Formats: sequence, structure tokens, C-alpha cells
Amino acid sequence: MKTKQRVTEFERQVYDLCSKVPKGSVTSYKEIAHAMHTKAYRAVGAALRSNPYAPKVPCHRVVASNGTLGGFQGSINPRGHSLRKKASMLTEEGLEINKGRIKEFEERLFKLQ
DNA sequence: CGGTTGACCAAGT
DNA sequence: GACTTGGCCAACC
Repeated sequence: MKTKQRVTEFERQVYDLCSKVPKGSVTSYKEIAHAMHTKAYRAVGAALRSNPYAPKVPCHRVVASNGTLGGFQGSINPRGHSLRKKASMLTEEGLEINKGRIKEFEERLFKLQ
């Protein structure tokens, strides 16, 4: 398991923005990148991938920009794996998931900045 | 400093 | 709807 020992400023911004997403809303990798005035969507994902602030940062509220769940806990497997858990948590928070896809995604999307 | 990788994205086939 | 391609950018080796 890849544990982060030192985080960069870039990653810190990512974690900070994630923690600002309220329960019942979600944000996307793209939105986070956009909020930081960069196009490094992938770097955002990479940052969450090693998420050293596990409980502190609700990384399950970050999904792909097309409304699908993206990845979770090291995997990006679309069919029942860790993604299932991510979906469950989001459901618990009041969101509606339909076949791995957020229902009314754009309305539930928390707009940063 | 160059090349590879990645929880991405959009457009094309 | 599934798969491929090109592009983006930071972290890592």
C-alpha cells in the first residue's frame, strides 16, 4: 500500500477542497482542478489515490465528471468491488445512485468557487 | 532531465 | 453503449 509521507501544495489544495464538500453533495475531479485554476484532472485523481487524510477527507464525495463514481480505494472497477461501498456511502448521505451513476448529478454537484 | 504512470476528460470510431 | 485516441498535468523513478 502506497502511503504518502510528504504532500505537495497541490495535493493539499485537493484535500482541502474535498473536505469542504458538504454531506449530500458531490464534486468531480474536474471541478476541483478547475477551482485550482489548472487542468490537472489526473493529478487530482492521483492525489486522492494516495489520500493520506483518509477519515479527514471524504474522498467518496468526489466522482467522475460524467456522473459515474470514478474510483475508490485503489480500484476503478465498475462492477461491484470497492465502488459498491462508495455507492453505499453516498446513498447513506442522501444521494441517489443508479447503476453506479449519480442521479441528477449536476444538481447534486457542489460548485467550488 | 527524460520517460512512465494515473481514483481523468472529450471526442471519435 | 463499448472501446480507442489524443491531450492534460503532477508525482515518481
